[in-house]
Amino acid sequence: MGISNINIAEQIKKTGLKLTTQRIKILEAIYYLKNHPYAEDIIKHIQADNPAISQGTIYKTLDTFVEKGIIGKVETSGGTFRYDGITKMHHHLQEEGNSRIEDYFDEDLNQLLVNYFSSKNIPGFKVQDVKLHIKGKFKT
Amino acid sequence: MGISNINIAEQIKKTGLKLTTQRIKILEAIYYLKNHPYAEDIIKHIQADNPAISQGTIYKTLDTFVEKGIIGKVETSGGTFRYDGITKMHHHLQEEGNSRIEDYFDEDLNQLLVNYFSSKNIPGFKVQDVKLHIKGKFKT
DNA sequence: ATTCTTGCAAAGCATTTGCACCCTG
DNA sequence: CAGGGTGCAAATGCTTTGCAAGAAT
Repeated sequence: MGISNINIAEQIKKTGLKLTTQRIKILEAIYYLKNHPYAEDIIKHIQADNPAISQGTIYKTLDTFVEKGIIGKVETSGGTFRYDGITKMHHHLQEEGNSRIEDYFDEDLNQLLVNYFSSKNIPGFKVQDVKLHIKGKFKT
Repeated sequence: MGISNINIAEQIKKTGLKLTTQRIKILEAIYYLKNHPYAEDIIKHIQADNPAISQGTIYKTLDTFVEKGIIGKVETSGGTFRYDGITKMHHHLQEEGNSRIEDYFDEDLNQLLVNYFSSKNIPGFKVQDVKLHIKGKFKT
């Protein structure tokens, strides 16, 4: 479990959105399918138990959630999207020619970046957030 | 100008690909349209002068060039691709809700990253390349 | 000559849209 | 009961594909 239903309902409510069964199921699915699910994964997972929840609704809702900032949209090199229930600062490990993506949490690195960009001034640009795409090889 | 035709021809040849008019025009277009063009921009630019060069060929060629590493493919949050004639290490500045992308070159930052990841060991992963997506606001 | 490329047009596929109906607050 | 949310199915739009004809080495 880890994340209770009450928590999910509250997450949705605090955005000002109406609380619907569909939205609850969708957010549950994202938390359940931890590993950066594709829209397709989310749709399948939900429709297995709730065939009446439509694809269109799921896409719309994912967009809405991303807009409200309660989930993240991960850019892929394949042109399809993946979603991400994690909001706290993290980076992504990726291997070329492989769909695997792992989250990478590193407080030292975050600190280093924050320090660097607080002293470094990029002319004409105000930095708000930094995310690393770390490419390499998985050893496992 | 900046990049001569001879240079372009050589870039293509050194990949082992056959040198065709289409490939030259396509690579020229990417260098000409500096600012991370979409496939669509490249197609329009080429077809203005060379209506006979087909869309399909342009897509195929872009893929080929990316595979050979002479151009880069930029991930966007919109699901479409953008291309990038620059191969040397650089990062991207992006603004939310805005299609603008600027390249960001910063040798100090590169050095910092190289240092950091040469001493930091990520369990189960071997780092090869790091790219920053820096989000914020353009002041201009 | 042989192999790689191209053009064309159709297909593919993830995502979006329009609209009537329905439910939440 | 008012306005937002949903389902359906069709449409959109970027990208890919198959194949016959053409060009490069």
